[in-house]
Amino acid sequence: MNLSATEEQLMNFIWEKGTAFMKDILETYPEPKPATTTIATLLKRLTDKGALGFKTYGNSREYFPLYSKSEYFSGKVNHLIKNFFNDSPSQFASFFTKETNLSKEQLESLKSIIEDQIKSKKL
Amino acid sequence: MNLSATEEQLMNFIWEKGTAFMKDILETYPEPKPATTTIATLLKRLTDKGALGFKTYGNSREYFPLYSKSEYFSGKVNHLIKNFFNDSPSQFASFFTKETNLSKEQLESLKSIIEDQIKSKKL
DNA sequence: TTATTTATTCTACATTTGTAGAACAAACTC
DNA sequence: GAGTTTGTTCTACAAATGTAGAATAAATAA
Repeated sequence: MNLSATEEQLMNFIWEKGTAFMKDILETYPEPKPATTTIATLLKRLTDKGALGFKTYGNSREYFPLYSKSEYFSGKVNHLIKNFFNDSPSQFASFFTKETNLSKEQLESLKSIIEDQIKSKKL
Repeated sequence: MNLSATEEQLMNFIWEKGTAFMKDILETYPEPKPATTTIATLLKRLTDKGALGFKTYGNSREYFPLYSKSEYFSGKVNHLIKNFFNDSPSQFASFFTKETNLSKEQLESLKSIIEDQIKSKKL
């Protein structure tokens, strides 16, 4: 469940797209594109560590995630809060809203998301 | 400005404490404690990469951070949002409030933090 | 059906990360 | 002042990471 920086980037593309072939992946990289074998290595490592599965079609494979982006980032954010924000989600939230320089509109929309969450807790 | 996992942990201690000597650092690690030289290596690497400074006292040094915890995590969170949450802080916030399982009280307190931020934007 | 393209595996190698021994010097203990 | 402790530098080494060549096999284009 732990990904390196380049693996994370590759996973993100597959998470967004749902499934992907080598071909699709290569397309997303800007020039100078990495060697095909570089991507192949990453895909193999991700498969070995249980992050990706695949379905074979002829000489190529359709890769798909074995866990979701939410599951992954949930772990990451929780780790962050636990280890660096005193195990306090509110402390983190407060830090976050200050540091990300949200516009008034974004803050308003965030406020209503939170109001919804509060409502759903009441049920 | 980029720290590895163990470096991050060490920095966090120094951020919390303000400044620290080797001695203080070693104390924080649970048994089995790492070798002194292990910590020394980390301190040297952090010094080399501009994360720590120090003041010499006899044979030892008082280390201090050259940038704050906020600065560091601000970078991290912004990177996270930019690369994995579609450059949308609200998207991230929404994800965050759902995934961290905040209590009603925490949500209420978060709401008031946001209301304060909204107010301060109005000025 | 032969040449070309595409995807995969295997091997390789430099860099970064995690961990620590050897050697040494300053400081503290008797 | 000799022995022990503490902190540093230098060296080392395994594992993880980023990157890719060589070889090969399947698919495709001419």
